This record gives sequence, structure tokens and C-alpha cells, in this order.
Amino acid sequence: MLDLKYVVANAEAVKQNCRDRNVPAAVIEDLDRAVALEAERKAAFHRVEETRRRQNEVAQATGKERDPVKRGLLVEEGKQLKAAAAALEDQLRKLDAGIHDRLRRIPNLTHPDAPIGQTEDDSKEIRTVGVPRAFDFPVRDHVEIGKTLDLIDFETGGKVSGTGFYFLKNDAVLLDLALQQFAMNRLIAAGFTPVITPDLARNSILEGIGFTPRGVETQVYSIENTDLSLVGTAEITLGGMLADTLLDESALPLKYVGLSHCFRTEAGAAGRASRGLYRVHQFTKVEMFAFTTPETSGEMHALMLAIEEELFQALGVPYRVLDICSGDLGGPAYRKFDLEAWMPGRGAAGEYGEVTSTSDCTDYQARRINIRYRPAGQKGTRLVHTLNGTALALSRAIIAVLENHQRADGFIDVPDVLRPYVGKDVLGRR
RNA sequence: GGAGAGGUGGCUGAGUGGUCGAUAGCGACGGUUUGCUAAACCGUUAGACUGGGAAACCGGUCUCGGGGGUUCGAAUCCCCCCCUCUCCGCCA
Repeated sequence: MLDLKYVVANAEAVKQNCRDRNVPAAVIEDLDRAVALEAERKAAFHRVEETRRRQNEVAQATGKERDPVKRGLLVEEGKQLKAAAAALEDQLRKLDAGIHDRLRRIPNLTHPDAPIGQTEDDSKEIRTVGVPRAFDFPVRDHVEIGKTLDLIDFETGGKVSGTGFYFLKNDAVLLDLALQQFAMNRLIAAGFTPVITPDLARNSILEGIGFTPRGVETQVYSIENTDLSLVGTAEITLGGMLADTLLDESALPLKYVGLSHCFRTEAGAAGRASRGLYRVHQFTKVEMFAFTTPETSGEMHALMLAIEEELFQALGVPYRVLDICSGDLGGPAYRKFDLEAWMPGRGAAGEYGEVTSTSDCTDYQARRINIRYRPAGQKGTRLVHTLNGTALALSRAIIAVLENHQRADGFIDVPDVLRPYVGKDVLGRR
């Protein structure tokens, strides 16, 4: 959520930002409406405050008054004020709600260096690292590899849980666990505090982080008869950890690395590019999350990107880095970098596919979930900045490892860095 | 799941209808004393929103887990929810 005062003072710039970010026209109309309502709200607010001030005054005077007649008069005035206040407060509540509902649909501002554009094709490739391997044998995709080596079972997943679910078996289990430990250890070495988070969270937390649990297009699984939902990412639980917290500046930055399962309905996403493990309803993810001062969030964003790159370099997987364009940013992101890993089995002759994403959300989430800090040597408090980044999404990392390290004999070489965790050098051998 | 006890400021902890945004202690910050440190003493010390002012500063409203209610007036009484602790039950 943006600061309402900022929106009012910079309405044109915020509108242009909305257009750049490809939000529906209705949101821009909402913005105008919110700005208009704010003037009304302010007036209503002053009326309510004035009434309450008088109420407090009368109530205090009543307590001190010993003369029964005068006291009776004060009580009478108090009753009238009470009725008046109720009506005014009701009006104010409606205005507040009207503004808030509209304000929360407005996306975050956009980093001046982020490319402006409407679709993912407008995102800017910053660099390509590693060279896709030349295979001297027919390349198999991870679905075929998974089936041949009895590593991934989509059919049984479908039978037991439905399309989009799968069973990992045999060495794929070792690979999954190894990747988790590998990522965790790298992040711990970088000073991140490891956390295993709940896989369910309250809807209020989901909303604070910027997810919408309800509605037709929701990507979120909700638990019936509760106010809980399955998390789509540990970003929700990691960010929620510090909801309603006032920190000392000396505590910042706070860096966490969380492990959780992730659940996504992926409504309407079936089809072409989502074969196999690429787009599934459940996967495991190692996620980075940081709370920083406003001055240092850019630096932290660079650190997260560097860590993501380091992880994929270590796994021997070629990738490219994208600076995501305005129109393809999610609501809370001020700037976002994606890593796309080379997946030799994807498409006709291999394609890059998204494996990580790191966003600087500035104060957009912090304002909603109320995370502040006291600046050292200054009065008052400021909102923190929040950032998140994928360390490893297991499902997609598994695709990248299986497809890039497949061998002519059909087995899979284990990347050196994973061997201590996997406990073997080659996957799939019986 | 059942029974009971609780949730108060950065922390601990008083406060059972008006003078309470709140006693006290700790911590932190500023000062006095001091060769330095410690101790002692004095003072300051919640947040959000908002009015006036160039500012220093001076006002107002809200917040005692959250939401509703009773009342002229609620930290205090009532209802619902959330959370914590103890005991019992169940359970990996």
C-alpha cells in the first residue's frame, strides 16, 4: 500500500506509474475516487474529533460536578453528543473503507532504472552467464528422465491428488533434500538466519504481504471454516513474523532464510509451457527475506541477486538475469530481478525458464503489516523496507539439474557441490 | 477438545467505573558529581493520526491483545474472537 498523503500530493505521477505497470483502467479511476474521497474524509475526521473532544470534556466535567441539577444537564448534553458522534463516526468509517479499498489496489512505485513496458518481453536481459551445453546425444526433458529413472511420478500424483501433483521417488528425493541443504548452508554462511516456517497463515497476513486469498482469480488455497490459507511462498510467513513490530535501527538489517512448502492453485495456467514440474500445485522452496532501512534496500536487493546467481553457478546451470519491466511487476514490487535457468529439455531445443525472483518492495508491505524502526538519534519512527528473493525453488531447480547434467547413458551427474549432500555422484543407477 | 488463570508502555509489573495514556522498577538517553570506571543523585523516555507555527514548541483525537456492546464517562463491566500459561484428554 502506498502512503495516501503521497498519492494525493503526486496523483499524476502515481497515475502514470499505474499506466506503466499495466494495471486495469478501473484502478486509475479508483485512484481519482480515493483522492476525491480523501478531502471529504478529512472534513469528516475533523467533525468527529471535535465532537469527541467535547464528549471528553463533558464526561470529565460530569465526574467532578457535585450539584445534581448541573450534573443532570451535563449528562443530558453527553447523551446528545453520543448520538451525534455515532452518526458522524459511521460516516467516517464508510469514507475510510472506501479510500482504503481503493488505495490497496494501487501498485507500488517503480524504480527509475526498471525498464518501462507492458509485457514480459519488455523486460531487459542484463546478462547471460554460462554457456548451454552442446549435447552429442538426443536430449531428454525432465519428464522423460523422471519416468525412465523412476524419479518423478506424475501419474500417481494425479491419481492421489490430481493434476499438478507428483511423487518424487528414489534419487529425486535425495536430490531435493540435497538442494535444500545446499541452499540453506550457503545462506547461513551469508549471515541469514535459518527458519522453517508454517505452511499455513492467517488471511490477514496474506493480505498484508499483498496476496488476495479470496476472489475468483485467486492463486491461494484456503482452508474451509477457518481464516487460514496455505502459503504460496514463505515470503508470507517470513514477512508476517515481524508484523506490528517496532524495531531499533541497530537491529537492521534482519536477514532470514526460510524453508516452506508452497501451494498454488495456478488457476488458468494449464497448457504449453507448464509441462512436468515447471508449474505445479505444491513444491518446496528456500526463500530469502530481509528487513532493511530505506537507505540500504537497494544494496540488499543486489546481495540477494548475487546469492541467487552464485547458487546457480555452483550448480553448473547456465542462466540469464532479467530486469523485470514495469508492466510485469507484481503489486508490491518496486523492482524485480528474475533468474532464468537454461533448461535443455524445454521447447524445441532448450529454453530459459524462470527459476528465481527477487523483489525490493520498499515500504509497500511494511505499511500494511506495520513494521517500523526507530532511526538512531532521531525522533519518531520510519517504515522498514522489505525484500524477498528465491534461493532455490526445488521443483524448478530439479528440472535444471536433471536436464543440464544428463549423460549419454541416461543417468545424471550430480553437481560437485551437491555430492556431499546426495551421498553419490550419479543419479538413477540402481 | 475440556477446566482454570492470564494478555497493560522497549522489558518487568501495579491499576476493578471519572482526577488514568496509566504507579513503580529495569533498561535507554541527557545532566550533576568524578582523575577514569562504577556508584549515587536529578531529569527525559510509547505509537498512529491531526490543528497552529518558519522553527523551537503548543494543542486535539485514537490506541491498555483484536472487534463489538453497556454508560454522560471503560484498562476497569458485558459479549465474540485471537494468543499465552497450568492441569486433564487425545496424538506424531
